[in-house]
Amino acid sequence: MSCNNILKAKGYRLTPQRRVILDILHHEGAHLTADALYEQVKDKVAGVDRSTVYRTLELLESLGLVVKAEIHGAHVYHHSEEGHHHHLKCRVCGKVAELPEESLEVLSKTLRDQYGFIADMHHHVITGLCPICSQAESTKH
Amino acid sequence: MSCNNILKAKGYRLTPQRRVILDILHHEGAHLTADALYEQVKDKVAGVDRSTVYRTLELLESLGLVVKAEIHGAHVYHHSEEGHHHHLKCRVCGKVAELPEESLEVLSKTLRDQYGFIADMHHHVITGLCPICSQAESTKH
DNA sequence: CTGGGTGCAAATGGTTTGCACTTCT
DNA sequence: AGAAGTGCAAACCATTTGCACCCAG
Repeated sequence: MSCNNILKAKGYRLTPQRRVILDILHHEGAHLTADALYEQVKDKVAGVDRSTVYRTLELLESLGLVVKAEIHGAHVYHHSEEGHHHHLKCRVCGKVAELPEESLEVLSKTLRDQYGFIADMHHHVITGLCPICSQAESTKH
Repeated sequence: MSCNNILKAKGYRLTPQRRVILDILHHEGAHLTADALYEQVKDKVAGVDRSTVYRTLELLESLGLVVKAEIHGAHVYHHSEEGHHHHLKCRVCGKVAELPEESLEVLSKTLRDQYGFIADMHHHVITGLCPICSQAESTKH
């Protein structure tokens, strides 16, 4: 079922603003900040307001159609149908590498078995040192 | 070496404000928000300003004496000598359980071996469903 | 036609900054 | 003495909210 239909099914209206926001989130592979999204929406719908973008994101998130995460200290959003994945963010150079979902499956199982905790294994951000920077770091002294 | 000495060694001054802030972070086991910390500092140093608290936290964090993390969408700080641990945060009831550092060691090793990535395995927050809520969730329908 | 959704403008809350004054060292 | 640190007030920035109008169903 498309997002549009999900919205309708739950009794929400499908306004031009929402259509455009969903559309952008669909086609934009990257993780957008609310502001970046607003900038794009502005070009397609004259006169949109930031508050509409925020309100829509909040709605979509509550419906599980959009995932909110934090990268670089900023909030980013992306469509939830994208393959789930995680990030390895380098504390030094700031580069972000992707990590397939499976990598955390062992952990997920451990938490479930030992603690009865069902972890949301979506879109984790793990900070640390990337290969390049860790090498630089260790040869420094 | 005590925090006080670390500050001095790096050429920073040891003011009453800083002394009190360090003291509170030392004795307070919990994770404090900047505001909660400010409230406590206020009682011991008349006329402190929030900005001083923020500036001090920034300094201490940059020296690695204090760790900043995000829980419940709020920024929290704690003294970095506390045993490293992680959190399991329930998305439904909001309760936070602690998780010993070792639990993530397998993951840490995997990342190092497969990606050459040295993860900062300090103070992670994993969101999901706690045993109680996950049970409630599954019996709901 | 009617209530959900929007734009607007103003408020919010947490954090940062410029500046003159104070205080460690 | 002199730079580092502070308090104060104002600025900031992302996000939220109240309200009157508007349009999707």
